[in-house]
Amino acid sequence: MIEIYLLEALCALSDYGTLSSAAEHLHISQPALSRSMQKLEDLLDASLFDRTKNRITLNETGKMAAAMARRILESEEDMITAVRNYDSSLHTVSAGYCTPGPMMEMPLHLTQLYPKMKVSSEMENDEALLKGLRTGKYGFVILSHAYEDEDMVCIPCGSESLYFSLIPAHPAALFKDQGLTFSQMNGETFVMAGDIGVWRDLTMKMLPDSRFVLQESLEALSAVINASTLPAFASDLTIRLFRSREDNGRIFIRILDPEATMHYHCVILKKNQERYAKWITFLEER
Amino acid sequence: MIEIYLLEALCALSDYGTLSSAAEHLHISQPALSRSMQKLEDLLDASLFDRTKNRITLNETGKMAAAMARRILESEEDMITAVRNYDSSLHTVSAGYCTPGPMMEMPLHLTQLYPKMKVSSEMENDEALLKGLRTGKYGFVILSHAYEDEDMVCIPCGSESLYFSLIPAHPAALFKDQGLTFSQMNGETFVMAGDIGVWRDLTMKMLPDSRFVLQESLEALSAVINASTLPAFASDLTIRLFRSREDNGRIFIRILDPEATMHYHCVILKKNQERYAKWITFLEER
DNA sequence: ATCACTTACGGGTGACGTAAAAATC
DNA sequence: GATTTTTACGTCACCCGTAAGTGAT
Repeated sequence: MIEIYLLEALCALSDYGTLSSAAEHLHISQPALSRSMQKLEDLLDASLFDRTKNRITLNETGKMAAAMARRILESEEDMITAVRNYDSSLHTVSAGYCTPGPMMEMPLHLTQLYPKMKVSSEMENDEALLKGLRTGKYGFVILSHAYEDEDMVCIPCGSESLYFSLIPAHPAALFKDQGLTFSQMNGETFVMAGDIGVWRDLTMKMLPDSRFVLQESLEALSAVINASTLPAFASDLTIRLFRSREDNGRIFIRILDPEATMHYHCVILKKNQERYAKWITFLEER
Repeated sequence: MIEIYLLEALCALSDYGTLSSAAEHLHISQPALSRSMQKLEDLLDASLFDRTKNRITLNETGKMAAAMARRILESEEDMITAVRNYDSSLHTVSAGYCTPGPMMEMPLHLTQLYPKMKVSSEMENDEALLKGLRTGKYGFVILSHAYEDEDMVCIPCGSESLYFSLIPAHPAALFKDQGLTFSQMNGETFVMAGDIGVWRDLTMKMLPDSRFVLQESLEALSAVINASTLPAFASDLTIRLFRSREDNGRIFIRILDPEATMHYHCVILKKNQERYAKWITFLEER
């Protein structure tokens, strides 16, 4: 059989046009590549190139071979990632999240439910989450909406409601018991975490005239917020998880718009239902 | 990337169950295969096997990997044959035939139309002919019936009519001018060539009570026929091509059944129409 | 003169086979 | 004791890089 490195070399030549350039990109010497192409022709027992003394170009056969070689290389890449994902899925519960809230809360339960497995968490956009779910990168994903598909199960798994976090001196702090709407705060400048998943789109849309001071590090965020007088955000989830640490003077005012409540859904491939039975039960019972 | 020989080794192990047996079939030593499997696991960074001290079996990951590896190997096989076929199609006019008649006649014209190309001819059954046409093994095929397909063109290219070849003393020789039907000769024993393509099915069907003495070598056939008193077969085509050689006493009597006339069709992939333009014109004009 | 490809030559990686050990049946 | 796998070790194939040669721009 013909080894993969020869197919890679052929594809590189097809991509870069000359032996020298292709060899450079392959990190091998140019004579080595020249020999590889000769060897490939020899093994295939076919002429793949039009050769002049100082130029080599793919002929029709060569173009076809390169196209087929590329598909083979892609198949192998796919195989490698599939095998790696599958293997790691046996040792780790890997989840993808659309927001930080569930990503902070759920791993606590997962480590209890699956004490021998590693737990890995990642935040990504919808598209990447669903792709990762299909390729086996994620065991399940948490979306901010229901997702119906014949290969998947979709389980509602709680909600998260956004709050404004204000210093008591802020005028809007008077609304503590009534709640506020986005429009009432539109135009204010907020301190905000850099990576808050789909919350980002929501706040941008509902507070079109506001400015947002982004803080990349979640660890530093609460310190930054406490050191500032600017309004910020919290949620019932973060308030519950971090109350003791954050509760130094700020007041939390519920946002009344229905958009401010995110309804999470856990999506799992049906073929993995068995494996996550405990988790599914946990979500359904709580 | 992971080289092909490792995937082949994995598939062999999957096929034969033990390292020893797989190594034997791969024509390598068993320790070599053991090392290859360790290397594969290392490269994939995944566990593929359940190992006991003297037994190695594929685990779930390994089974999946083997299945995907097998598909990759098939892809590469496909690529190799496709490239070889394509390359040889540039140097040879390769045709597949359903009967010997056109296979004897057409190469004469092909060598004249394509003086610089090799001409290769093969007789096969319908299924193999169409498969070979699609995979590029054949540039065109000659079928005994029309074949309509969106990827192909189908050109009628003459007919061939079967004759009985009899010694003058045979009672049926009286029908020289009228012709005979299959049923009139049913039950006779015939001398026949071993490989006559679809004629075989036809004669078996139309002469269900006859016996056939098969002669494998076409070269020896006419000698055998002439040395025998048994009836045999000829066709307008073979009579025309070999009249001088065969015409020693035997008389040829046309078979009247419509089934005894084969209407040939030349089938070519549309994408190859250009390449066989001369041939197509030739067939249409004669 | 520079660039691009091929041929020639020597070197090192790594895949192989043989041998031996360990463990199971 | 026979079979199967793994480890150890020496060998050889083969792929690589450097250097040199040829022809084209």
